[in-house]
Amino acid sequence: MAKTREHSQDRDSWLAEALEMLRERGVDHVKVEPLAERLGVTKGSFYWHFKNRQDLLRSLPEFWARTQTDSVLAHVEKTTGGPIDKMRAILEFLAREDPDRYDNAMRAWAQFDPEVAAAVAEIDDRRMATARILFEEAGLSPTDAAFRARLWYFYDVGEHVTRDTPVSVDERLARAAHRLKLLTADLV
Amino acid sequence: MAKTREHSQDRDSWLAEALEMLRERGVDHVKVEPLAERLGVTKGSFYWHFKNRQDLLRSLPEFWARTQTDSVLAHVEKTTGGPIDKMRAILEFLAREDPDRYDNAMRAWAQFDPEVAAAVAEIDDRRMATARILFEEAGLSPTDAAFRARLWYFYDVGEHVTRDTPVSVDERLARAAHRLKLLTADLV
DNA sequence: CACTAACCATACGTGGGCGTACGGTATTGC
DNA sequence: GCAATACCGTACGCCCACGTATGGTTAGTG
Repeated sequence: MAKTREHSQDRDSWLAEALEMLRERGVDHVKVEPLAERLGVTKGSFYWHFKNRQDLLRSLPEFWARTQTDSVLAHVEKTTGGPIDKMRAILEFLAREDPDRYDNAMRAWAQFDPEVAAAVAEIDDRRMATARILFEEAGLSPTDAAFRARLWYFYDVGEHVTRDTPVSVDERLARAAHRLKLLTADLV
Repeated sequence: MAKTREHSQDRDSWLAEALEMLRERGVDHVKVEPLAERLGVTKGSFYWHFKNRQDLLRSLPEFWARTQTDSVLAHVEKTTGGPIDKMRAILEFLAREDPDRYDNAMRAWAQFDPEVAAAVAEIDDRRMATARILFEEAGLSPTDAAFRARLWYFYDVGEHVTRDTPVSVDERLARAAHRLKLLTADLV
């Protein structure tokens, strides 16, 4: 059986290692030689798969979106019930998830690179859009739903971005319940 | 007149330039030789005022807190009225302020340095504490006030950290009013 | 069995940034 | 007026990482 891999797997393994390095130490530490050492190969491999370091960095946001985005959004699709039920499902999913994701690293990077900022902003918009739709389904006007979605989503961002000490799952679940109650108190 | 400067002004000018560089390009770009070029001096000056690069970096959070913290908190002190009036005062102050502060850069840095994370967390705690006290004064229980303060503050963080395209002052003021109304609707 | 393509190793030149050694100047205390 | 101190310039050696050149190895193909 001939393996017809259009996208080489090894290119992705470089990207995955780069994303990991990005999370651990930031953009300016995703350098090709340290990465090569981690992967147990040499630079020769890298410069086969990539034109140069810039090529790697410019491919990272797409890789991040491709591998990290669909988890939550796909989870919303297959939950049943009304909008508030779906919100609860999202919150509980996020509360149980590993909080140490790549979002923070991407935001940190986006601070200093407009292209990355655009990529992250697109993800933010997509996530807020789903929240906005749910609030509209729950009866809010488009304007109110849009703002409520911002308040909803920014809490997530704040939780992640200000976290220096880890928090237990139970605590996160309690906060999620509190948040849901407060943000949907006036809705059906 | 003998100038008895306990803290040399030139050390602060290095720190200020470092903070500026931190905001523009991130930690890994605050390097002594580029900084020296910006200041119009040479490394000789730097290694007089600082032991090494680490010394500079470890002094930065304190400098940031010293020069950036007291603006808002001092502003709250001298506003009169009830707790909700004070909240409104804070929101309008922040809405009018230059949104391009150093907070984002510090958060980005804090991602990869525990000491910096601790410094930023302390500032976060101080800001949330003032909000918590105001909510308590407005009649909430300690627990509810604490969570409400989180929701309050995280909106700020989200606004700053997700901003890639600038927003007008009027828009920010409108959002501030909306936020105040939503977060104090059930209070006196 | 030769030929090719995919993939990786090795070796090299280059540049930027760190830290040190040391020398120069200017201001201030005695 | 002289010496000490504060402050800055210059020059050097070092390391790390980039990118290139080139050669080696393996798997598939005719």
